Amino acid sequence: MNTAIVWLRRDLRLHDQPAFRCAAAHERLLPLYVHDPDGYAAHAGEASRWWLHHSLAALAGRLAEAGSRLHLDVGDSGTVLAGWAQAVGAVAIYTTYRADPGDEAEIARVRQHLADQGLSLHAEADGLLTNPWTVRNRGGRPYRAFTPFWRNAAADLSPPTPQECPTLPPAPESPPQSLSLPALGLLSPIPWHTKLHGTWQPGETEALHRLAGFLSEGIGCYATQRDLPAVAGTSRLSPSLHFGELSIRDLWHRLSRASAAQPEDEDGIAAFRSELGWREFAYHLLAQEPELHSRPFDRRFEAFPWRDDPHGALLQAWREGKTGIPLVDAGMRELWATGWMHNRTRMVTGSFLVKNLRLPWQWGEAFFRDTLVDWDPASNSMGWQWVTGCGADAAPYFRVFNPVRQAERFDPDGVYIARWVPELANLPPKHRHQPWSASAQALAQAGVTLGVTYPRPIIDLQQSRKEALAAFQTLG
DNA sequence: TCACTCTTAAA
DNA sequence: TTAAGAGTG
Repeated sequence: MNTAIVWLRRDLRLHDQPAFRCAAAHERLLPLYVHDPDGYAAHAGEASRWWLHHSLAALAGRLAEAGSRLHLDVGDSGTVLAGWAQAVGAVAIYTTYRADPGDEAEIARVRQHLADQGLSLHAEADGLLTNPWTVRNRGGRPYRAFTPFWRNAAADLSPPTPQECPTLPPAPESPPQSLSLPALGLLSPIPWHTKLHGTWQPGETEALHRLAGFLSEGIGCYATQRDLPAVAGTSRLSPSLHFGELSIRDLWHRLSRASAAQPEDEDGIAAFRSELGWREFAYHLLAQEPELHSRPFDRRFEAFPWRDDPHGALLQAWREGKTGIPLVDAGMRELWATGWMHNRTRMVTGSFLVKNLRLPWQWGEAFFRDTLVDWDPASNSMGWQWVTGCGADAAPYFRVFNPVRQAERFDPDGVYIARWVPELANLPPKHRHQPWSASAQALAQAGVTLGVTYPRPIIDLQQSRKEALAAFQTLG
């Protein structure tokens, strides 16, 4: 019997899935997910693992509908795959990989281990539109700035035509017992994550739903609404793209079709394509700097004089959304409640941590990694380096977001602040942006007592901004 | 290939 | 305000 294994990774879908497509020619097919505590999941945070758990549950359902069955196991990927291959008599293993340094190293390790057992591993690149290793500027060097990267090297893409899932061969007749999903241990024993069900439903079917809704209703307003944190103006596709519940090639083709069929949406489509471009650019940077999550792209920043936070009080106030700066607190509380934060407030809360609190950007990176359902090794690292000013981008270091000014511009009616910082909801909008400058009477009328019902600012915005600029000057 | 100018940018 | 990268000769 000619049997193959599909080793599922960050490709948890059936449509346009290269591993299933390549493996479909075999007579028997065993879909297998291996939780390797020392592999990819070792870096993923709790929110991301929550998504993974439920995405696997959804995939198991999809495979059952397709007459197949998802199998689960735990352990070293190479060892586990070799064991299953032997047990079911598989002659080949098919999978996909992201073209990033960590994933390619893992694939190489497993391929070697399998080769030693006489097994072949077929791994198809997936999840990206560009090859982050080969994109080069005219001088033959990798790009260090987004705009030329996207305009000159990557905007004009023609990914291969997406393919529907072929008919899946049946599973082997008596495969070894699969572990149960809970036995993978992806979920934290502290059930903080149950609240995430109120916002998200992981899995391919729901991702395709979100995508269809976004293309028919969201994308027309995307260019104008995506910057407003109070509005549901973004695609919310990031976690699905991270886990491959959506095919990036299929998404790109859908955008081309939308562009032809909905010319009035062209601004939004162009803006959304550009955001996908940032995702590609992040992987381009990660290919240049495998330690992107910890090592500043601009090496001068290794000597940056960060503030002492001996008792961790500043970091803790930031994490809990108790800084006394309403837009910062709103963002951090949205993150805590939903596992997601609007892009605008990611920049604002990031700038506040790094510039005003002057705490290491790596601390912020680690917290977002643990709490974001859409955490991604490339995007998260790039974002933090960008906001710090130590990344590969032309943004000057002296750009310090003013969280009050940001709130006035992007949450003018204070709707987002009122939603996530309800203790300020009775203040008029202009005071919601900076309650410390409201009169005693206005505060009393709204039931706000600074320092009691809502914190006073833990840091002076003007003073800390000056100190940050002085600290940046020392880098020369 | 170099030295130069010009354009542009997650404020 | 700085710097990447395209364009030019």
